[in-house]
Amino acid sequence: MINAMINTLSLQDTAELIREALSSRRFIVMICMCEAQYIGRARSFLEKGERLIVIKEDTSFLIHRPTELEPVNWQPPPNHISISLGENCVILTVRRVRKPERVVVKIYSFKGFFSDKLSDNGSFHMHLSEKEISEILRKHPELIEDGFRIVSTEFREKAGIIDVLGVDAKGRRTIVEIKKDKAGKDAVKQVLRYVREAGTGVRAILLSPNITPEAEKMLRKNGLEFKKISMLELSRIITYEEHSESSMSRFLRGE
Amino acid sequence: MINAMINTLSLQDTAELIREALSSRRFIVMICMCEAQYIGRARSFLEKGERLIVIKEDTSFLIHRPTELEPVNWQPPPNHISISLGENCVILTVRRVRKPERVVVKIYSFKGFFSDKLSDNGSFHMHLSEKEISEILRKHPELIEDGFRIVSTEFREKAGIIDVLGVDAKGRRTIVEIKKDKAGKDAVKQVLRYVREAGTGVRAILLSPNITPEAEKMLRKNGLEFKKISMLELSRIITYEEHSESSMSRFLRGE
DNA sequence: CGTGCCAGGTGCCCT
DNA sequence: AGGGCACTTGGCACG
Repeated sequence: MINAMINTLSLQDTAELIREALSSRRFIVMICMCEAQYIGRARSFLEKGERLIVIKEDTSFLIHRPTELEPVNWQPPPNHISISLGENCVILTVRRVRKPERVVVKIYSFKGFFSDKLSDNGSFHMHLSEKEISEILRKHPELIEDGFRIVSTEFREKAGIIDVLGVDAKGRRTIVEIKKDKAGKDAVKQVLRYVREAGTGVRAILLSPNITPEAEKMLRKNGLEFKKISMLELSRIITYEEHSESSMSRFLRGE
Repeated sequence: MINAMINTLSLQDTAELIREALSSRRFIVMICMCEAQYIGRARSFLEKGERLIVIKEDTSFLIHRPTELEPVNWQPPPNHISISLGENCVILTVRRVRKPERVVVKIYSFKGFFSDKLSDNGSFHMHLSEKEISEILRKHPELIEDGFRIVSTEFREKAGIIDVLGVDAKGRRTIVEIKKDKAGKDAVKQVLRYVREAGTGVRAILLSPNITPEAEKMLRKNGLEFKKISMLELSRIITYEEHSESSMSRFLRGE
């Protein structure tokens, strides 16, 4: 599993170790001196240095430098990964299956090596994504406006996909666009596209926790409306409706 | 550095080990049973399971599951990271400095632990980015068209930033937009914005290795032009002009 | 800080 | 495959 002595192995044995980990689809972590080349949509070359290399159980591939959030090289799965021997190094070739892209890595020495099957059955829940917000609004249309009635969500129009389509208390057709972050000019443009296609007599509301000044100006100029929604309030609704004892609420209580 | 025996340590000692690695700004890799919660622009909760946790020297933070390219949780640097003790677990709290976001991780046991300073001075070179293409064109305007003369690149207009502004052989003002991948409708829209702002009598050329049928239709309808450029050809020009013996060319020759 | 735009963006869903 | 769009998008440059 963990092999701190990997540098005492011959290149052949090291290659065999990696090959075996790959064939049994284990999760592989290597901290090593390496150099890497990418050829695909663009080209890149990374000179020698110490990095973290990760090969996941589904062949996802990542090279991380000692700083910066983003990987310096990567390959989305599925990949075909092969091992060979070079001059004083093990050569890792990672080819994407669905696209003509490859990363070739030369590994010269190791500072750390790990390979094992990881058991991860825990589920992941994301809250307050735009999709979830629109689901909440579907259940609670009064949060948009009193007397609001939702006709459809994710409605496919030529101009794009309208988040929420409904009728207000006075019977006017209304388009609602949700933005979970601060709405910018692009959000307003998006709404404008829908309104122009929908024709006259259609209301449009941009629903978001905040809006930039420029975006609000553009919005007013075009007769659109803005309504602030509190994400905190929405999250309370979620919590309230989660009657079942979730592991999240246990976590929050510190159990 | 590598500690395969971390599970024999007490929680207090484990916490101290991590705390020390953090304070000396080492690169930390943990393969561990954990559960994680994110609160910020959205909220998420990740139930117990085995994952890879990475803390980089600049406090970049990542949690990776055994499959999928993208991390399940992350925090871009800079972060403030603190350690405390919970029930049967070590609690890691990662707070972003510039935004109100945090990830809280409860770690229950370890399968692997690594912490060390990594030495990575190798430089990284990316070729054929849009910027680099525009630089090549600046040196070789004949690749756009015979007799083409470039006036400016990255020109800031109200409608946006024009990649290349120039004059063709017949003296007409011409806008050139570069797309390094297949050009879609959005690329055409971008060019249209520039042309409409520039007024009449202005040519516009979309330069890209390929174009989608829909985008080409829209382009023709609006009197714009499309010119195919071969990325391979451009890459040959780069290679030719790199007279200095780069580590990339050595790599390519297999040395 | 907002605005624009690129990225080897990735991922998801739909036609 | 192509379109449309969200993403805790991240990242950069500029006013």
